[in-house]
Formats: sequence, C-alpha cells, structure tokens
Amino acid sequence: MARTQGSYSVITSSRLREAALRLFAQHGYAAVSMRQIAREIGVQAGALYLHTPDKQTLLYTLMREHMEELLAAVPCDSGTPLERLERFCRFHIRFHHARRAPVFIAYLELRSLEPENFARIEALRNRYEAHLETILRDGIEAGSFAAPDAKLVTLALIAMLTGVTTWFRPDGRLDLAQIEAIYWDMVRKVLSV
Amino acid sequence: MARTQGSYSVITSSRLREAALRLFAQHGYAAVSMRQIAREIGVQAGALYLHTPDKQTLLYTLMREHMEELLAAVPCDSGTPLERLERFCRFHIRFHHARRAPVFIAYLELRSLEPENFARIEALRNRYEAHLETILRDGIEAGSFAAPDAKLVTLALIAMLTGVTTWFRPDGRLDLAQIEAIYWDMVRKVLSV
DNA sequence: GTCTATACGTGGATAGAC
DNA sequence: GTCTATCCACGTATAGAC
Repeated sequence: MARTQGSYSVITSSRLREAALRLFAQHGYAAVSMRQIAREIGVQAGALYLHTPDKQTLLYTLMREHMEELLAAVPCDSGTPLERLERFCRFHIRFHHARRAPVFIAYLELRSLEPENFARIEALRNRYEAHLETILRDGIEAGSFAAPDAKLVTLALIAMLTGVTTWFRPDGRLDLAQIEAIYWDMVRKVLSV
Repeated sequence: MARTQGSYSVITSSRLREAALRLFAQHGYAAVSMRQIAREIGVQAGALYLHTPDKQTLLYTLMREHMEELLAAVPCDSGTPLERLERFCRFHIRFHHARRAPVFIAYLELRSLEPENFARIEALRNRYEAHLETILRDGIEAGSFAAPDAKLVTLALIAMLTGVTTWFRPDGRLDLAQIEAIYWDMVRKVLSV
C-alpha cells in the first residue's frame, strides 16, 4: 500500500479549516481554544501546529481566503447599470448566505486581527465595496439612478443586504428567492429617479 | 470628616461600567480580562467583585441597561405614519451614534450571553423592532407606504440605519446631520408608493 | 472598599517519542 | 503526522489583612 501521510495531512487541514470556521463564527475567535478545535476534529492540540503556525494566522487565513473567493465570484460588469445592480444585489445575498460562517467572521472578527492583517483584509473589503460604488456612479452619471451620495448609498445598501445573514433561517416564513426579490425591490426604489 | 466609603463605591462602580463598555466594545467580551478592566480604572482585580458578582453579569447588565434606555428614549407615536417614520429614523441614527460602545456590544456580544440572559436581551430587542414595524404597518394600511412585507422591511431598515455606527467618523467628509438627511431620504424612497 | 496573596483551571505553543 | 507530556503565562474568582 502506498504512503497515506500526505492524504491525511490534506484531510486534517481541511477539517481544521471547517471546524475553525464553524467555531469562530459561533462563539468568537477569542472564546474558542485550540484544544476545542482539536477535539472537534479528533486530534490532539499539538497536531494543529503542523497545519497552522499559530491561532492568529489561522484566523487571518480563513478571512483572506473568504475575501478572495468573494472578489473572484463578483459578477462581471456588463449590461446597463440597472442590470448590473440587480445582478450584484442578488449575488450578494446568495453568496453571503451560502457562506454564513466566513461572513460572520469577516465582519465580527476584524478587531481580533493584528494591525497588518487587519489592513490587508480591510483593503480586500474596500475592493469589494468599490464594485457596488462603481455601479452606482455609472448609473448616476447615465441618469438611471438618483442618489445624493454614491459612497454613502454603497455603505447603506451593503449593510442592508448583509443583514439578511443575521436573521435568515431556511425553515422560516420566506425562502431565499422571495427574500432576494423583496430586497431587490427595496434597492431599486432607493436608487429610483 | 464624614465617611467617604459610599461615595468611593459609586465612583468605582460607574468607572467600572465605563471601562467595561469601552474595552468590551473595542476588543470583545472574551478577549478582555477582569485584570485589564481593573488596571484601566486603577484598582486591583479582586476589588471589581464588590461591584459585580461575575464577568457574565457585568456584560448582561451593560446590555440590559442599554436596551432599557433605548426603549425609554424611542419617540412617541403621534402624527402621520410618515412623520413617525422620519422621527424614528433620525432618532435611531442619533441615539446609536451617541452610544456606539453599548450598541456594538448589544449587537456583537449576544453570543457571549448565557441562554437565559440571551433570551431577555432578545426580547428587549424585539420590542424595539416592533416600534418600527408598527409604524410601517400603520402606514401601509393607511396607503401612505408601499412595502411587500412589513417585517422584512423593518429588519432591512434597522440593519441599514445601524450600519452608520460601523463607519461614521466625526472628522469625516459629512457630519451626522447630513448623514441623517441622506438616510432619511433613502428610507422615504424605500416606502414610497 | 480596597489591597495582597493565592487557589485553581485553562490558554497558546513546543519537545521528543512513536 | 500524531500523540503525550510539559512550559509558562494568564484567566476568573475568593480569603483575609488593613
């Protein structure tokens, strides 16, 4: 039989990421111990340090990977501003719901990052927000949207859309498609001329 | 000279609240130690336990007091739905900015509360959200507002309005009065028929 | 009311056996 | 690659002197 050590390493690494994501999102970075994560994936605490140099790097890596996946998944900029806006809003709600755990972490654990790591994550977030801001500016310039301040509306809309993740339950009164439609309706009205 | 012990107690108690509010808001409940709070107000860690039975109760008390002050300060329900809505939105932005620290704690540290305390704080929050929802329902019934779902719009608007506290800086491009006006404009449009 | 001292658990991280 | 054992700092909370 061939060596399986490499395989085990990959498995444990991915299980470590999963468990850390879930536990950090649920209880918070500071409240979760490395021992707790290790117990969750069935290894001893010391073994975790084969897969991450330390706890802080583990947090930062999870956040960075999430932000990079988010940026890679943003829909392309084709069509009218209205079409682009709708695509962005529906994407935002769907993506953020599909990745609730990293979304919570990326929003709530910024303060747990050391300064350099914080700056890097913040830069990625600014790049994401710039996508929406660009759509708004293009729409305002074209006369399709009315908004007193593109930057402020960007921040307001992102806060509104992201808020869905804090209360949405799959077994609730409305499904995600309905919520998407209602939110899109609100966004459309905010920008209406 | 009269005894001064009672006075000292009151002073330390209020200094404890202030310091805990600030540190919990900045670093998170789990990341802040009782020793750190004590150092901040210039007493020994043991002395804190004269003013709070334990750390969890300290957190819960801060959150409960904040929510009760919020509920006590909600503007009264007089006038047209549109007037009531404007009053609520402006109040929300102003109050939440004035009390940024307890607001952060009330939103981010729900997961740090033990189940019974969590349930109590959640109940207070639901009472606050009900104020806005009632305004929306009254306005929809009167034909002043158009909204597909009063509950969802309530959650969306509160997320949007509360978001201001996460990025607003007094030395920024816009002052709070301008921001209030822009946000009120967005809210008005969301509800427009 | 506050201090000093301390009990006792648990945290992150590492060393060396297997 | 993982385990056991361990280091050492720090956590919450309490006891008893002043």
